[in-house]
Amino acid sequence: MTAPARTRRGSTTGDHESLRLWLRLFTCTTMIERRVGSALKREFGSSLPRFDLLAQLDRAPQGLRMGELSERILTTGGNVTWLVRALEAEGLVTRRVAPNDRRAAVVRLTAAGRRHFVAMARAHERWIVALFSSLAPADRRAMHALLGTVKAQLRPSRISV
Amino acid sequence: MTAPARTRRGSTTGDHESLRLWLRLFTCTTMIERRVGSALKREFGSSLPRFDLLAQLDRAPQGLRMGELSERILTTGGNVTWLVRALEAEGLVTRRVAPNDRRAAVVRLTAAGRRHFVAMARAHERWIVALFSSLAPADRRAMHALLGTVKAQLRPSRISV
DNA sequence: AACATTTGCTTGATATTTGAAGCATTGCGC
DNA sequence: GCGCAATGCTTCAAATATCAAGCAAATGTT
Repeated sequence: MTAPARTRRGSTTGDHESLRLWLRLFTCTTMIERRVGSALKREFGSSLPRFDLLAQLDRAPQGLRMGELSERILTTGGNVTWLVRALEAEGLVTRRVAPNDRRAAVVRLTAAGRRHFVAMARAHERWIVALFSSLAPADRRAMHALLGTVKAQLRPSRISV
Repeated sequence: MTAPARTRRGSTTGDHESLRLWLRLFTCTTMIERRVGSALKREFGSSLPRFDLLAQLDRAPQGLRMGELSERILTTGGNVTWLVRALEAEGLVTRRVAPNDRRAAVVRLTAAGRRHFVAMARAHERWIVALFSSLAPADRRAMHALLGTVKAQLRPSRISV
């Protein structure tokens, strides 16, 4: 569209390309999030954050601590406390004090939680496959790889933003 | 990692690839969102939703209606009402009744709003460029194009999720 | 013109998320 | 063991988000 910006230091890289890329990344992700989130609510009375949390627990049969959960689902500790409390009230997870550290709490899926998760996961996979069906398999792999590069750059220490 | 799943209908496409792609897309976007969001707060006392709203108005000197805003920033009407009220209280935007339709409200940037946005936009661009600096320009364009395909699939009528 | 319908927005109740502050427990250096 | 800093969580207030009504103005009937 517009000519590439020329910065003070003379780099002619179209910096706006990064902006445009981010904008599109953000838009696509948000749209998918909303789509999947409202479907989870409609069909299962759940939500994406709940699903994500259960997914982490499903992968970790020994259970996870609050802190591990908050790292993995990219949210704050306070939020995990809140989420776990809600899921506990629904009978989907249990918490107990960690055997070796009385400060820590270990969260696990209950049998009901696992059933609920499995049902959601099936539907979730169908939706995601449909939403990405317009990409050829090779394109999906390519995009996965490119995002890998971006993700590597995002490691805490790499950049100061 | 795992062998490609074979579905009931015999398609051997690794469906999990779509899931993995979505997971990574979501992770990258969320990490960037948090990074940029907290930087906006730290440096400007603002937030990503506010910035996005101002960005839309910056592009539309004639102003935008509430409904247009909510479509563009992908959020609900109620939320836009809330955001605009906050920004109005901060003197960054104005609202007035649309000339031809007394139900509608047109929102515009004030001079202060524009200054504030421009300052943020500069910093924002720097951050984004840094975060995507690990991608070669050609890769950025490739990813932009691939996301374009995904986005096209997301048009309301195209899929039933 | 009277009617119902639709459209554009606001409201209010609730849900979720964040960030900072607080508490208890651990682990370290002495 | 003691004093302290670090760690693991929770709590609280504030910011942000959703959804379902509700209201008023426009539009489309007849």
